[in-house]
Amino acid sequence: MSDRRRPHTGRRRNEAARRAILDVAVDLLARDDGAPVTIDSLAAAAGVGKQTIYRWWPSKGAVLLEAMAERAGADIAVPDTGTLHGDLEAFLTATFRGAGRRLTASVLRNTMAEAQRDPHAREHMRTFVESRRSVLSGLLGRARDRGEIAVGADLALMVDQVYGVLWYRVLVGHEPLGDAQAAELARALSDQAAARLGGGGR
Amino acid sequence: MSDRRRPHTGRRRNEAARRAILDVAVDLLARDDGAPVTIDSLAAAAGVGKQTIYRWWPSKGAVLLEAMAERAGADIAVPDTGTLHGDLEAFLTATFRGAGRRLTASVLRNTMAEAQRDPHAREHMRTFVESRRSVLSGLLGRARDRGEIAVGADLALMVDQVYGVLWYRVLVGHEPLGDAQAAELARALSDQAAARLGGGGR
DNA sequence: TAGTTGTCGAGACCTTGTGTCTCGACAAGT
DNA sequence: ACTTGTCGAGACACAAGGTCTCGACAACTA
Repeated sequence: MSDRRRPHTGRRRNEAARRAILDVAVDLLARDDGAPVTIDSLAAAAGVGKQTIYRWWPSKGAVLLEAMAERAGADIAVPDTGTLHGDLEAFLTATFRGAGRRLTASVLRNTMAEAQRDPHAREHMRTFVESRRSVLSGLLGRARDRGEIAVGADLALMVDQVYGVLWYRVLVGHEPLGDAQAAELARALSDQAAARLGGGGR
Repeated sequence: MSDRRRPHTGRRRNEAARRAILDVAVDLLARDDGAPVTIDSLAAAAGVGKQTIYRWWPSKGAVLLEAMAERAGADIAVPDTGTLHGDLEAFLTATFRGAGRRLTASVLRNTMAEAQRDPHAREHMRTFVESRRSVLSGLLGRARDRGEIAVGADLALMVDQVYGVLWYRVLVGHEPLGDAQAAELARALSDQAAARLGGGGR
């Protein structure tokens, strides 16, 4: 039997096509003209056959989520100012500034909607969200180690107070998302942490 | 000219059909089997022709949003315990308890996704969100009048910390949403308010 | 009571979008 | 040279949103 693992033969995956697909996906998602991103437009804009997309991704949502996750938060540095408030303000400013831009917000809105329908996209979203949360969670953890946050505090909830506000405003669009809001929220969360520390618990 | 406003003639709108459509819409949205609600299934389940739906609503999303908004938050009482923390805990417990139920969460997820695609649904969502926010905003405003929240505090941001956490967890599903989380967030927000009051600003 | 108007359920129909299948061309390996 | 698997292109099947038409009939007017 030649059943043993055969070494790979045949043409390999075209990396240029992969990059073109992911890049074009972000571009199309960023158009906030309301027109949803279709597979046909994606394939056409990337100069690629539809089958090339479905050969490597299980669904449209999976492509969009991978494209989004690759970009979002790529350039958010983890600050180290020495204080909780300083770190929070720096991190939130960079994060809100990124998510608040019209085109980026459009990408986020579209992908979150996609994640509600496509199971593959949903799984990608969970992974992406977890990766972003862990960064902020680490920042808060270090503050707790420095004694700036009570040991019993619910860090996961604090993280969600940040990303909750962000996503909620991105999705509904009832309030802006910029430097002022980042500063205000950073202040609110450090106050919250300080209160729990000093007060003792009520 | 018989150009003057002619009194209405002809058969009137069937109220029973309207109710059946809205009721069935919520039922279908509540199925969290991932299957999206289709117009055909909605019409069939309501025992109604498709045209009857499109005669009264501009799009599928508009129906779904109206059905959701009619239900969500209908039984959330506005508490009056006399303290910010008491009011918050009561309100958040009721709210999180409602949104955290599997079926209700499914409705919220589906409608928020719909609101990202359908402009009519989006408008309904804005209105709905505003109505819910105003209730909580009123609660906070009364606390501020009592001197429990600083005059300069950003009430809108506090409101969004609540609904942000709620929607974020409903949409992503990475953390639960129940009494414990409501209590923790109520505590966090009252601490936040108290810190701003006493501390003065840092 | 007779006539008019507009809604009703039902379903054919058009359009758009997802995902599959097939084709000939060709690139990377043996 | 030969095999294998990817490539772009496009036909295809299928599902869903929304429009149009039909005969039935209910509510109103005269």
